[in-house]
Amino acid sequence: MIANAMKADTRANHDLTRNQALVFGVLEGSEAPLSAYSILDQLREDGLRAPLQVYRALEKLVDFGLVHRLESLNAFVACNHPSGPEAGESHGTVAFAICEKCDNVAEFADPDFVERLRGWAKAEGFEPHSTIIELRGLCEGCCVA
Amino acid sequence: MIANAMKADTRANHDLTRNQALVFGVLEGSEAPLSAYSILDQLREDGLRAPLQVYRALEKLVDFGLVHRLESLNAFVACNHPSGPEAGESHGTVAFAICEKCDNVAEFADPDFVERLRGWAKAEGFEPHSTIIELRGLCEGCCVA
DNA sequence: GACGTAATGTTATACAATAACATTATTGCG
DNA sequence: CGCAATAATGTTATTGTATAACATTACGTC
Repeated sequence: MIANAMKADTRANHDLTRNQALVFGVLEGSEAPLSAYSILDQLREDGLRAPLQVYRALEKLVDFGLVHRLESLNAFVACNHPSGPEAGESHGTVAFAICEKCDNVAEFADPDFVERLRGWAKAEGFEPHSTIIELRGLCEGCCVA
Repeated sequence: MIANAMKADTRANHDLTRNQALVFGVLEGSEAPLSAYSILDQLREDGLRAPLQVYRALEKLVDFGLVHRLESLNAFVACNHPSGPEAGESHGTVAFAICEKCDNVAEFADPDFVERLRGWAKAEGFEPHSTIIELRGLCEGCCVA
C-alpha cells in the first residue's frame, strides 16, 4: 500500500502526460524489459501508431528516473531498485543484472563501488556524465534449474 | 616494433581468415570506434558487399578477444587495453571510458573493482557470464578544452 | 576422394531509432 | 481574458542496426 501510494505519488510529481502514462503503465506491468516496438504493439488499441510516440515518452520517463534503458538489450524497464525511487540516489549510478533465461532484471546501487569507478575516472582525467553497468547471466532461480 | 610483432603474432595465433583480417585491419587503423556499416563502407573496394560479411567477422574477432563491442554505441573497437592482449586477462572484465566529444575510448581493468561486482553477484545468487561497463563523458583533453 | 565442418556470398527482411514538418495543448504573463 | 512561448502530439518517410534463410565454396581429416 505504502509502495503503491509512493508510486502514484511519483507519477503525480512528474505530472505524466497521457502518452507517458500509457508507456509507463505498460512497463510497470511487465516483468521483463520491453523494446520500444513491443510497447507500441501493446498500445495500438489506445491510439498510439508510430514508434516516435513511444520513443518520446520513453525519453522523458528516463529523464524523470522512472525508467531505465538497458543498452545491451535495446530495451527498457520501469525503475525498481531496492531503495525505491524516493531515495536520494534516484539518478545515481545503478547496475543491472539481467537473466538471459527468464529476462528478470535486478537493480542495485553500491556507493563504494561507484566511488571506485569515479576514483579511476578522476585519475585518468575523465569526466563521466553517465555510467552503464550491466551483468548478463543467470539469476538465482534459473541458475539452479 | 615489439608491439607490432606481438600484434602480428596475435593475429597469426588466431589464423584470421581473409574477411576477419580485413575487418580487424580497419579497426586497428581507426582511432574511434566504428559501426559495422562504416567498416563495410571501407571494405567495398576489397570485395565486401553485405553487412553480414562484416558481422560474421566481428563475431569471431570478439570471440578471439581481439575486438570489443561497445553496447552503448552499437560500435566496435580493436582491443587495446594497457596491459596488452597477451596478459592473462584478455577475456576478463574490462571497462571503457568513451569520450563523447573526440570519440576516444580508454580501456581499463581493475581487479578489485571486478571482485566487488562479482561479490555482489554471488550474494544475489546471480551467475554472470559477461559484464558490461561503459563510462560516457569527456576525456582529459576534451575536458579542459 | 568422400565426409564433416567452417567460412563465404547473396538476397531479403526484421528490428531500432530519428528527421522533418504540421498541429494541438498548456502554461505563464501583461 | 487574450496572446505568446513552450511543450506535447500526430504523421510520413527515412536512416541505421542486425539477422534469417539458403546456396556455394574452401578446408581438414580419415
